[in-house]
Amino acid sequence: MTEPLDAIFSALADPTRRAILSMLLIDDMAVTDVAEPFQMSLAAISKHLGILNEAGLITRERRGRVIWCKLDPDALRAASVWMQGFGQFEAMDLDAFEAFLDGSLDDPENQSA
Amino acid sequence: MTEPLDAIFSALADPTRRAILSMLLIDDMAVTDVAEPFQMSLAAISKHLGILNEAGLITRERRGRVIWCKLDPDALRAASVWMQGFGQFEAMDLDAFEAFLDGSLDDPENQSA
DNA sequence: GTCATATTCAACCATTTGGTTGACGATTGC
DNA sequence: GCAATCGTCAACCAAATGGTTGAATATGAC
Repeated sequence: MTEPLDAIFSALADPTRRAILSMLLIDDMAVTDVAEPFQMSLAAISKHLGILNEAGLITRERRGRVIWCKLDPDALRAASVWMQGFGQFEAMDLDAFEAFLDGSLDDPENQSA
Repeated sequence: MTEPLDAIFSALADPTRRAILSMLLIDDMAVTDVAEPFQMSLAAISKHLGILNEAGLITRERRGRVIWCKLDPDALRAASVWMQGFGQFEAMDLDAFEAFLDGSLDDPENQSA
């Protein structure tokens, strides 16, 4: 799996990893806290975080005993760019997407992080 | 792999399959012609096409002896929208975003050409 | 009907994936 | 120093993945 896109899409293919990304979208988290909602071992989550890190989707930083995980949007953008080669097909959804965004950003509840 | 996004991202994770999609972006193709540039058996390409079809990324239509493969924009659009949520709109409400995704995928109104 | 073409199916194989458990290293608190 | 906490590593396992080959199916051409 030498190509970056291989690693990125392969990382995104797992629902646990997508859920982790969703959690990190809200805020940075320690590994233990990332693992908490999942019904699998900490070691398994640690492996998932390693895969996300290898794909460039997250970064990890040690502070004391705790390793903080942080979303890195760059890799996702790379995958997005690849998909823009198919742009003629995704254009029609942008109106709905932007309408959704307008509503979502108007709500002060959503201004977190 | 019940979730649509699982199948879509998993399908996109393979470079052969991404190359096939790029070829189909230019024009519809017969299975034999899809296989021609690759150094693997026709059966292997047939499997790849089956995976792309299962993910909803392509459709296949038999005309006579030949099965024509055609790009299907819907699945790619779903994945693209999911990714754009992370790459560009990190501050928005996640629940609303997922609700939007569900709606946009289920609602036939949004499947317009 | 017979033969060639287009595609899939079935069985098989090696490698990868996603999980487990238990041991280990690093750090903090008492 | 000692015990508890945080996270990874190593070994293992079952299942999935990506490829192969050879047989089977379906259609078209003669």
